[in-house]
Amino acid sequence: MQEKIVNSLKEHGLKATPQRVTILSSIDKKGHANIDEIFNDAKVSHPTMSLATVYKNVTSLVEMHLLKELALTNEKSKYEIAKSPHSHLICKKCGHVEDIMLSDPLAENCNRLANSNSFKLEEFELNIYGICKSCLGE
Amino acid sequence: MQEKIVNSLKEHGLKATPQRVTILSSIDKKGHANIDEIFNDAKVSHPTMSLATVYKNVTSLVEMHLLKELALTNEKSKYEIAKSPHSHLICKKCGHVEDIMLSDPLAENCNRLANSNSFKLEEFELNIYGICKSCLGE
DNA sequence: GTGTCTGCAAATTATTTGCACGTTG
DNA sequence: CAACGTGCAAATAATTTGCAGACAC
Repeated sequence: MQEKIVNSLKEHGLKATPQRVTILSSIDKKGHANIDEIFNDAKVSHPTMSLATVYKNVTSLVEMHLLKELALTNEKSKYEIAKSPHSHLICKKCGHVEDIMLSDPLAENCNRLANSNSFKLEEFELNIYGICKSCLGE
Repeated sequence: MQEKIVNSLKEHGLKATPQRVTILSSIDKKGHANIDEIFNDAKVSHPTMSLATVYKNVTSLVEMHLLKELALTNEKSKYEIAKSPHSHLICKKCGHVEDIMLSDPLAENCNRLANSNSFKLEEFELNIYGICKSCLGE
């Protein structure tokens, strides 16, 4: 698993330092995390990690398309491992973010929307805000 | 026009101060603006306006649902006058944000996505990133 | 008149930077 | 060993707060 991360870093032209591996595996485990969550998580396995290192690395990992930023209403951006397009269910109560697959018709719809406005679509994001299953159950 | 803004403020239980009217009409004219843009714009007609006042007011206007925050990837949040649901074309080159109507099938699609995940949808946002018409023409 | 709002300055929080040293490839 | 990355401390930027005076209603 670490192996995979190390390879991924190298493929993207970044050195595989323990700090980077820690950051990536933390995000991978959590699914989505903001800077503070990454930092606190990383400190457990790597106590000397500095916050500046987290900032610098998250920035370069985003630039190298290994991470993706998820800008959120009312809270700090979260980061996720870059993977195939999907959409998000964001719980307004607990803040949990859940990935969901989006349907082809929906993607098609977005393409049409962009086209009919002479806009060159590069990517789109669909974020659904509300209350998650587990918060509903309480 | 100012009249409308004044009424809107009062209806939402906020005092209609000149600062607030200025902030709202600036956003209304621009369509979408971030804190700095609002501040710089407001200073023209109201030179003594302080940045803290902009922050405080934008916060309360969002709380009172008169404004809506638009969280963006890679740039500061922009604010828009709250109005019926719509989606956004966001230009990665010039930063311009354009509102577009979303189709019923698309909204229906989102409802279904949420339902099938036992998620209580409150609202959703569809942001399309790419290059706008005018930047394409250059 | 009174409670809310403003402007200012100071406090806090968030992010970036410079640099000496350590590590990866 | 060369380039790149780290940790620390200091610098900047962004946002919030406290408070005294001003204004809306």
